[in-house]
Amino acid sequence: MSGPTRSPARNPTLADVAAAAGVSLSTASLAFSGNKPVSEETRERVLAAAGALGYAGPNPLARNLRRGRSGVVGVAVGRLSTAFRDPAALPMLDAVSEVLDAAGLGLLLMPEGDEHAGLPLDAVIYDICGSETWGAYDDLVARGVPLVVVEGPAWAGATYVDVEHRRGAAEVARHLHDLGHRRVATLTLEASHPQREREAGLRDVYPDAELVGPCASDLVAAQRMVGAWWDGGGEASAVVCQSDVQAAGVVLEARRRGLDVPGDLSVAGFDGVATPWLDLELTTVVQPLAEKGRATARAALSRIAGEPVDDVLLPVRMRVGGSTGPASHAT
Amino acid sequence: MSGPTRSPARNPTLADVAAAAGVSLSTASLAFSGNKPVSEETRERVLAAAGALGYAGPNPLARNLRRGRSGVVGVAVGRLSTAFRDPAALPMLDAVSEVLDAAGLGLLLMPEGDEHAGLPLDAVIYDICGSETWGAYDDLVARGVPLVVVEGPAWAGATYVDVEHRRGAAEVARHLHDLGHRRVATLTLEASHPQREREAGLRDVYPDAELVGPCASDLVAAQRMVGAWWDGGGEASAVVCQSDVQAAGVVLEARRRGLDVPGDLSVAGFDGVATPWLDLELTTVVQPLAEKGRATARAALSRIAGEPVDDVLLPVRMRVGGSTGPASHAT
DNA sequence: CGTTTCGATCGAATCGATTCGATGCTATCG
DNA sequence: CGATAGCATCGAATCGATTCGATCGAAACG
Repeated sequence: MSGPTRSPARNPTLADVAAAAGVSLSTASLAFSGNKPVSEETRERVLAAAGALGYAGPNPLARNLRRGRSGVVGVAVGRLSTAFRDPAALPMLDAVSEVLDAAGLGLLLMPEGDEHAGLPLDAVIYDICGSETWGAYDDLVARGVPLVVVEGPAWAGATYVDVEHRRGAAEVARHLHDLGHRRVATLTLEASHPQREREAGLRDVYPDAELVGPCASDLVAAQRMVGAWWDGGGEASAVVCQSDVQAAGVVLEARRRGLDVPGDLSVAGFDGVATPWLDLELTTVVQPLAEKGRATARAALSRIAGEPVDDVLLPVRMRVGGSTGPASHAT
Repeated sequence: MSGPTRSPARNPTLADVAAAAGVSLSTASLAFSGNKPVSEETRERVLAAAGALGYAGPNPLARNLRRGRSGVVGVAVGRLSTAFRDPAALPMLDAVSEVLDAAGLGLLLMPEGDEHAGLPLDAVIYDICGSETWGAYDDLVARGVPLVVVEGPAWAGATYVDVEHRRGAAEVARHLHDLGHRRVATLTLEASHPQREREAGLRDVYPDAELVGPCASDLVAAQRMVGAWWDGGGEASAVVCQSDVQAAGVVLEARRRGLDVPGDLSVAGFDGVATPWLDLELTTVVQPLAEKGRATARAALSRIAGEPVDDVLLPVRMRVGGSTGPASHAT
């Protein structure tokens, strides 16, 4: 026995395996990757040696450096608890994850605030509708990391996935107008691209729609906001919200005040998510959430592959539920 | 001008920057990392050269190979839409993310099913209470990737973070017993470590507690399950649930059938999450969700650092809300 | 029987940094 | 004034693979 060249503490490398199997480093690599034919006998010898040495396969870090890819796509969301509290975010992210998985890519969550510089990302998906500035943007551009923006601000070099916010909002507005509503108020989101588009859609029909106020897509926040508005003398026969969660909050607050929905008040939402704890199906604009996620992930994949990618605009569909009805003459 | 050595298409490397700045590769590296002192003048020359060449800083892939770290921690959750629909999951994951971010680590979501082999992970957090087998486990062990298991199955080599399920469940049971309840039924989760523990706690007080059935932590599923049980002649003065979402489902279904909570029926939950759409505060077992997340992330960090790590057992606290009351004589 | 082809294997270059040890140089000390 | 630090810089080794081009022997070809 000659003295061992390798410290036994160190993890075995492909070179160790190759040596143990009596083949060259390149052949051992081929035996694992299968990128070129290797005789059956050699492959078995290599795998046997690997097993004996406790070698678990090629080191991903080294592979990544060689390939120039990390196999990871970053997804910028807001603060996690905020981002995922919105039930509309889940089906979307779920679909993203599904498509990425199928392509063998991982999904890295990038909470707001952290710049995440120093992590090797093959592409980044920006899905924070709220914020329109982003510290990491310049760095990504400098590094040439493909960026896919979902319903977001216009940034140079990014691919866009968007939804027909304006058409959807206008359709709901028209529906309310057809029901005779003349005095309409709207609960908005923070200033953002979707908000601007939706408000434009609403004002296509109701140029004078009153503003209840900007509000997170949160049940309690919406309740408070509309409550305060009513307390302040606000009046409307219909309230148009920018999410179903907001709409549910308005319904709950209306009932708390003895108003019947839709008898005394019509309420419309946005997104088309399930609200099983509400005994009412909301009138809303149904977004193709899963398709949005898929389109987003596919765009990222194409950009990674270096293919040209078109921006995507997804259609919406109004769903008339039980939360809107004819305007009563009283209001 | 001598012919360029480098193809202009290629991204600049640190070597290019060093050459342009007229310093050695190692000095250029030091100028960026600051791991050793570099004269102010040299640093500026290097940074200027980097700017001129459009060099965005050291390639993370190369850095990672050198350090032997990827800077990414995997978090195994179930299917995303399922995992995050449970409101108890969010504060936990949020805290994990916060601690990892502070340490400069990224968080990679590992949905069930995908083995995610080939991704370089510095550690993995396993937070799927439902499933007790995991295809990726052997591979992680073989690679020596630290594993932190949250309320999960016992696996060799893993660090555990758990919660006093049994004590919490027993405390709720005792509370109900004190209120005079003698006929208690329980809605369970799928077979899992927390479920077994909690059921043991319940049976410490009510050995004969009746089983409504196993059920996902989902409002509608719980409603259906308990509804079917009542339809089948099930009777109880109190229903103990394994999550607040389940409990809310039971409350809703009870009311739908004209039962008053807590007048006719007491309902207890678990987790201690907010249910703002319920006009009732649930009696429940409050878990320190954020602390659970922090402890989990800290354990992962310590394991990555190679430090010895103790398992963690987190305390719970019963919160008596308006969903439980004295047993009525009728039932 | 000489030559071309093909499959298996190998050696060496490469991916893009970090870091150890050595070197030269200028202050500090006795 | 000579020895000793101490700082800035550099060259070379290293992390652990993948892959291009070359080599070699055997089979297929004219």
